[in-house]
Amino acid sequence: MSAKKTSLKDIAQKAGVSTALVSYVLNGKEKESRVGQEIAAKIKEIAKELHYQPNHLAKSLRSGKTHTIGLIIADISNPFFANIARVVEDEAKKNGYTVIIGSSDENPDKSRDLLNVLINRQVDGFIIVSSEDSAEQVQDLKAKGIPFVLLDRYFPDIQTDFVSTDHYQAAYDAGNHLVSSGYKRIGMIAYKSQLFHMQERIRGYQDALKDNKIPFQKAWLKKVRFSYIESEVRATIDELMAMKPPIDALIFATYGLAINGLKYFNELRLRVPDDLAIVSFGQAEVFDLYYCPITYLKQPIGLLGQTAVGLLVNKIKDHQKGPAQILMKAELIVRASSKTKFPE
Amino acid sequence: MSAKKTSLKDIAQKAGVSTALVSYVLNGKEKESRVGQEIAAKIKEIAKELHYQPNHLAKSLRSGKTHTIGLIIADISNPFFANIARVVEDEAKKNGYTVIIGSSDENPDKSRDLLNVLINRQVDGFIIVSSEDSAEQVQDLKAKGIPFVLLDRYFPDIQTDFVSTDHYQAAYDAGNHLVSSGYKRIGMIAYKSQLFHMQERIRGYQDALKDNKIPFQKAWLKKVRFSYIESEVRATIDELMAMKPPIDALIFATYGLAINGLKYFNELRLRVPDDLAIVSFGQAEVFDLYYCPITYLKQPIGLLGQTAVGLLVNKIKDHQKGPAQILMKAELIVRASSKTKFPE
DNA sequence: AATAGTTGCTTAATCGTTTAAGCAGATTAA
DNA sequence: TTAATCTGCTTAAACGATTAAGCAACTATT
Repeated sequence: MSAKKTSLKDIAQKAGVSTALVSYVLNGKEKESRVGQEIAAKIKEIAKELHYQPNHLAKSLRSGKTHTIGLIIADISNPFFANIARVVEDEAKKNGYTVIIGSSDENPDKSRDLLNVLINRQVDGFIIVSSEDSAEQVQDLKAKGIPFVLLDRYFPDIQTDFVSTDHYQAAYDAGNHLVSSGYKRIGMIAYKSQLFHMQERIRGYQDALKDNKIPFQKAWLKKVRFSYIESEVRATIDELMAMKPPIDALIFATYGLAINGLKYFNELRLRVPDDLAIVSFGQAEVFDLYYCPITYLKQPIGLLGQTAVGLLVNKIKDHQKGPAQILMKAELIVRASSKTKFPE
Repeated sequence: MSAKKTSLKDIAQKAGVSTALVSYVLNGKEKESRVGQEIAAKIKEIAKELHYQPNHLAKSLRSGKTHTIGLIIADISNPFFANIARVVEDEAKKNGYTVIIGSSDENPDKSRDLLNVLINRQVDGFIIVSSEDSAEQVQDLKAKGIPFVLLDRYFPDIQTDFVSTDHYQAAYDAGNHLVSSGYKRIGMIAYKSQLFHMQERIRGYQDALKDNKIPFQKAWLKKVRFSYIESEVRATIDELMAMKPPIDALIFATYGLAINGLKYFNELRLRVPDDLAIVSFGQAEVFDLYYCPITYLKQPIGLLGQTAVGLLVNKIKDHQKGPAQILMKAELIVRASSKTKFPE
């Protein structure tokens, strides 16, 4: 059976000293606490011999720090977020933190729930990919003085730390690229959402058209609801292709939209890029494997995650510091799905 | 700033009683502990008023239970495992447990590391998707008396609880299906691995051929190393197609292998299923989106995860109970990639 | 009236750490 | 010589909960 865990007391007893001394030595405070060299060495040896592992619970209870980070992501089945999770976990570990991941599934109730559970578990701070209608939750965290960093999505009206892609610029680049590749009637399918990053993607797309002297047509921009993604993506594609003339290029504002759209293209036997050029946000194996590889916006996942952890750890360690707000550039990876159009 | 958390003491003070009484009331032990009705009501009210939330650390330190489960998966970037993680998380929450996820990335060192970190964090038990060379770690857990359940992969030589797909049967079904669809020269690309589930997949494939009176050819079975997956998948496909005659159908033993294989097919301009029929393990959007939807083995992810959590929670709660060993059936989802072969 | 039993509460130990404070004895300074 | 300082250790409180044990003050029993 499990040989009972060794505690400070066990070591203290075996060494014939008090637990205080053992604690000092094992925390490297020998100097400040004026511990004798001999006994220090002895303590260390005994600790090793007994395979001493400190009890995190006790430590945390005493110190108020758990060395645990709560990561709340919007949707773990999205590979972008799954990869974010992996990066955050790795980086946190390097900094001596453990991560507890929760997926809010784009649902504010679930998100609040998770937040509460994790606050209750005394996490030292949060990294959050916010979901719809969660601005209030962010305000709450702020009010409670709990350290957190927003990742990928942020609220322009709330002063917070955040690390995000420049969604506006990314969408602008996408639109611009399609125009320079000869496309003239460029649509976008986005989510119906108040979230700022979505607004920015839409704005970037519109500005790209404008700056290229292509008058934006309202019917080119479609917004679908997250919960009805499958049916609504189909319906909007039908609409976009039924226009006279139909669009000749389409930007998907997220990975999920692209998946549903591409599936429907296959059903319709629409050919990419001849019938319709494509650029998409998100990144995944799918984009490589599609019969016509998809041009996409590559977000700097590794850097995003690492920076967020770095920021958070700093915030946890010394409370001062003004808010850090970091925008990173997405890289447009050009593939066959947006190849230069053969003049009509 | 953060209104200091309320503790039992605060409530006790405000109610003018001892913390013991408060504890009894708030844990529903009013009856056993003979607490007066009036004071009980008062305590409850004050607790609500002060938004009392018990401190998990203190509770855990005292009770030795953290209500936390460690989930160690082999590779979080694999959507199969990502989904497992989601299911486990949800189910655990329903049972009042929090999950800490770690990805071992198929690396035994990382796996041991994770195990240690989480043991140290006093998780109550583990759900583990074992990686290569981790049998010893499983033995250790057993020896230490820490409750755990193996998920999806298990060791036939070690008596443990596990919940797994019947990998043998799944592979057998795949092979059988290809034969009945008219394919005669059926290859398999698998991992070079000691892990039992991989052995079983290989055995199932071989037995399917045998039972259908197709003599198995050694050159049809290729094993690649996880760390060199990209180059080795390409090399083995070259070999398989260079045979005289080449194979006419191929089973991918995992999702990762399929991704790499399909990518290479695109490069080679091999057509599925005309040049080569495909069945794959794993499941993902990719299989829907490929120009020719891929026949795959659908593992009962939800049930696997839920059962594992259920088993573990039971084990944690009452230590006795003999090992539960559960095998579930994968469903073969037939798509165009394995459609009946036009007679040669 | 004496005893036993019940009711309603408190006390204090405990889980495993950390750390301020204090106490001898040795050394140095004046 | 006496005080001040240094050295090496111990004591004990604290973090926030749980819970066995005990103590009054009643009520019921004989």
